[in-house]
Amino acid sequence: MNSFTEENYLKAIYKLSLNGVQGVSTNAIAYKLATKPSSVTDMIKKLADKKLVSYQKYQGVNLTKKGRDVAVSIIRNHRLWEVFLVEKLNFKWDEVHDLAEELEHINTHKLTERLDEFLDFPKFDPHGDPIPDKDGYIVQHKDITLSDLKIGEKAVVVGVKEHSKSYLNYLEQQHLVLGAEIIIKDIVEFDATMQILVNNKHVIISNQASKNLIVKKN
Amino acid sequence: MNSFTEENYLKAIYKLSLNGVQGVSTNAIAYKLATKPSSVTDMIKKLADKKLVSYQKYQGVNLTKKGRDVAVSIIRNHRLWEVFLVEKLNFKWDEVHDLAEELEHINTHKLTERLDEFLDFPKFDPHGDPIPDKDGYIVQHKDITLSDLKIGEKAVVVGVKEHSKSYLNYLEQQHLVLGAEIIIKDIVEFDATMQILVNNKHVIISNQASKNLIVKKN
DNA sequence: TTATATTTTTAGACTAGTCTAAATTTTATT
DNA sequence: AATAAAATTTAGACTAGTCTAAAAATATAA
Ligand SMILES: [Mn+2]
Ligand SMILES: [Mn+2]
Ligand SMILES: [Mn+2]
Ligand SMILES: [Mn+2]
Repeated sequence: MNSFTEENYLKAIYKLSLNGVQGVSTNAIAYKLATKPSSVTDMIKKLADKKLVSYQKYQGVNLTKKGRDVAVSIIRNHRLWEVFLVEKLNFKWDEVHDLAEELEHINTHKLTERLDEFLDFPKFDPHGDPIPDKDGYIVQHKDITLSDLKIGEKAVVVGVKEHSKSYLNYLEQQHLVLGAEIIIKDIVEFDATMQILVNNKHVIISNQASKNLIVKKN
Repeated sequence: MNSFTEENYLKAIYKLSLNGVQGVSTNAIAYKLATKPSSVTDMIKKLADKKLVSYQKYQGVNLTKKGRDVAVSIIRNHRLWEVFLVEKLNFKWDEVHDLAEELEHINTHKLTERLDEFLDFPKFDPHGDPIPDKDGYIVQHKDITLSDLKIGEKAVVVGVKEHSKSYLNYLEQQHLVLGAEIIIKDIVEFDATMQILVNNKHVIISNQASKNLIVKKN
């Protein structure tokens, strides 16, 4: 089968492909995995040998069907475990990512499907990210962020684009959890800082923060 | 921290120490881990450098306090995950060991304690093996096996000494699950084959099988 | 108690994954 | 189109863990 390392490369390539990029660059992968471009080149060659990616020197890399299937299945595991940790073991949404990074590699079909069933087939993880179904089908978020809204508009929080502990923790303190209802009261022209109502409470939020919060208009 | 490999060596040494052996041999470890004695020697040196074992050339190896703590905590994880898989995800007792071998290495204090709580602090795993408490305290089974019993004696199944899929599967077919009540009806003198009543059903069981079944007399 | 068998260790080689430094290719800029 | 800059690949080295074959130490037996 595939090593943890190979799986992490496939996942990284998958995520980098989502921005519609054709041919994921060596540097981008290296940055995402906090490794060096030369290491990435070595690994790409191995993945190409295993028919998990297609690759021509200097031209970037693309997942094959086989490679995409592996990546999506890892992501499915990751997000199901995050649901488990939050729903069943009472972890907070800013605590689960690192654990899920390890659990995701226990990639056994039966375990995944039993877990899915135990959790009652959740559609989204604790950060609002969609969980691929068992056939690998996955709905991608439309990325409307809080920063796209105008004064007077209303919306609901449905996800985050940034998953760092500090960001998630900050959001929770501002009551900006999944499902929170928002009304835009004012926007500072200079730096796009927003004054909003979150479940009827006044909150001030920077552009840095608002552009990473995914919302659904209503 | 420690690698998966190091943890597996510590666990193997721990288990081999349980038979009261003073100084676990290189060959025994190699056999248990299905590796070569020369590999074991290399690893022992590394574990000794990390103060996880004490070791003198040719004299066998012993766990230090530190090494024992790691081993017991891995075993605690392993057994808690086995309980989870059986109790919550409806796996059978012959299906969980290999998955637990992987899950046990996600050795994060908070996860272990939350899982323990979620499972309502179980004392034994699905094979009757005792689960160490959070301070590493562990009760060892007294090894009274079915094969120790005489005609007419009564007992209850409390565990197994052999964990192979085929053995566990066979036991289940003979209704010899944890808690099953046994009465010894007859013993063949030649090969110690037993004729027993299991929850009032007649069962014939070989010595090979009966000497791996841990029971409590009553 | 010397010879033989067994166990354990050492020496040297191999794979996976990583790194630095240097070479090559592609892209951007004059 | 020539040159500079950036991205990518190659070359060679390193670590963790493993192996085979040979040497050394210990245990067993004549
Ligand atoms: Mn995550
Ligand atoms: Mn998530
Ligand atoms: Mn087990
Ligand atoms: Mn068990």
